[in-house]
Amino acid sequence: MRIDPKSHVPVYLQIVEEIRTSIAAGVYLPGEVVPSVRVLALESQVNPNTVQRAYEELERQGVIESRRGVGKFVCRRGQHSAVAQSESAVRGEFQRGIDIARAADLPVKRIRALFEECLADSRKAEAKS
Amino acid sequence: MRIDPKSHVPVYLQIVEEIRTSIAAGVYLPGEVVPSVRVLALESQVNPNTVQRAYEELERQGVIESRRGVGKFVCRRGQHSAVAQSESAVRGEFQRGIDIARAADLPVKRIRALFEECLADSRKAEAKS
Amino acid sequence: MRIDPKSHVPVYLQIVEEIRTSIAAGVYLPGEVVPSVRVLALESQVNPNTVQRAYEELERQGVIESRRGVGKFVCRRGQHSAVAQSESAVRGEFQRGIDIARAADLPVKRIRALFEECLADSRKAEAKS
Amino acid sequence: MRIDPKSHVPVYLQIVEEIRTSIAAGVYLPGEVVPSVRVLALESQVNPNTVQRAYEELERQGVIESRRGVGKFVCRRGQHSAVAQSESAVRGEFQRGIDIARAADLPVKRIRALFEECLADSRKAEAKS
DNA sequence: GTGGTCTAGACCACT
DNA sequence: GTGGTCTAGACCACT
Repeated sequence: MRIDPKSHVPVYLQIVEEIRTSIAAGVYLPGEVVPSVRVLALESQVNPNTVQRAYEELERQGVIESRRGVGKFVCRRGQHSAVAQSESAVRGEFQRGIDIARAADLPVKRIRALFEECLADSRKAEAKS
Repeated sequence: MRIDPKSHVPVYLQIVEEIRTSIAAGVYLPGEVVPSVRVLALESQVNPNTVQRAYEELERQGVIESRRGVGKFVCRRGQHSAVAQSESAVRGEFQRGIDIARAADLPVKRIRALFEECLADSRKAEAKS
Repeated sequence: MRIDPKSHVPVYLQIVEEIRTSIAAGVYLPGEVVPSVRVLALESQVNPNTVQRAYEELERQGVIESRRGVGKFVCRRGQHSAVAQSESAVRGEFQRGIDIARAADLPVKRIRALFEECLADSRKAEAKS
Repeated sequence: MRIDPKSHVPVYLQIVEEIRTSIAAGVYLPGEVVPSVRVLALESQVNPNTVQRAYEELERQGVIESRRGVGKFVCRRGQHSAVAQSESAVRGEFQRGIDIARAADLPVKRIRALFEECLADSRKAEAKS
């Protein structure tokens, strides 16, 4: 759980993203339970209210569902929803980057170069860990 | 000037981005004056204080400089700074998108495909206008 | 907190100086919380926005950092930064004084005498209190 | 005439200081005429109104006097007043520096060292020019 | 008219 | 309660 408290994105949305991508990646499979609010709050050094709010959002998105007194579970089609929504989030970021680049009049070649640099950095970082 | 009041990104930072990309694109050249605080506030339907704050940030970034009672001007090396900072902003967006994608375990091929789709969409949109 | 509303120096910069010298002097140690925006505003009879602006400047200077909903804290190396920046502020004042003195053609001996007088006054004032 | 448009000190007061130190240094002797508002405005790249305001202040201080249709002249005791006021301005700067230093808990030894460094810098700069 | 600073008061995100 | 952002409106210094 990597939360950036200085980001403009509200913390609860950062948590939504984190959990959603975990589900998309198959860390939590359909029918399985996700970490409790308390546990996740401790792990990510965040107030339980904030985690609660994140889980409400994921429920609204149809990714998880809540069983009172038991816990929260990944929906049957939860992984599909999560993948779809992650892709849509990824698109959003790329689109924003491209918009800035085009407004600044960067040539397409340069935009692609910047993207490939980022991708290479990310793969190097992964290889290390 | 397109300001999205619903964005998580503060309005003043959206203005920073807008002006910075304009300078990067050569709309305002080094030594030239940028729109006055009051004019920009009227144009973008935003409070003058918010515009002022955006301009303070651009001054801190070394893109513009201010002459009291006269106006604000693009610094000699202002366009270079603006381009550099735009590229760094673009990188930031791409990195964030790639991070989400990798956390969701999307294959590199799929990540590139998503990027190329976004790029193609953006070029189509431009061709239209 | 002594704020002089008649000074040419903006109030928010006077606050920056006050807090910075307190941190330099070890009143607030690294990792400790500094007074909240509202509390400081009440204490110094100043609008909260003005205090906020001062704290933003200190954050930019790497002296304090902010945790949303929690408070503002002295950075690990915050005391060092504060001392360095205080010394630089002191130099600035001395330089300005010396510049005026030399432009008015005061002999070096006289400049030193003026400085020692000020220093002696300051020590006397301290001894009293 | 060195005017710093970014200083917190109003430009007209910077001009007052400049002219006063010139008179203190004997550049303009008692009975002699000082540069006209127009000339000084051109030389220092400043609006004539601002220069006018500076001269009014110097007149109020008893350093110069105005003869309508002729010009502005250094008063009989103008040089003495100028020296006295320059010394007082110098003291003010030194005092402010010392105050910051003492509030930041710098040892007296360090304060003196900072002063001597500034003095040495100033003498080097003069030697060069 | 142009920039710089400040106040008063509001609303949001987070604890 | 704590920080972050924004609006509305004011006054000052300077052109």
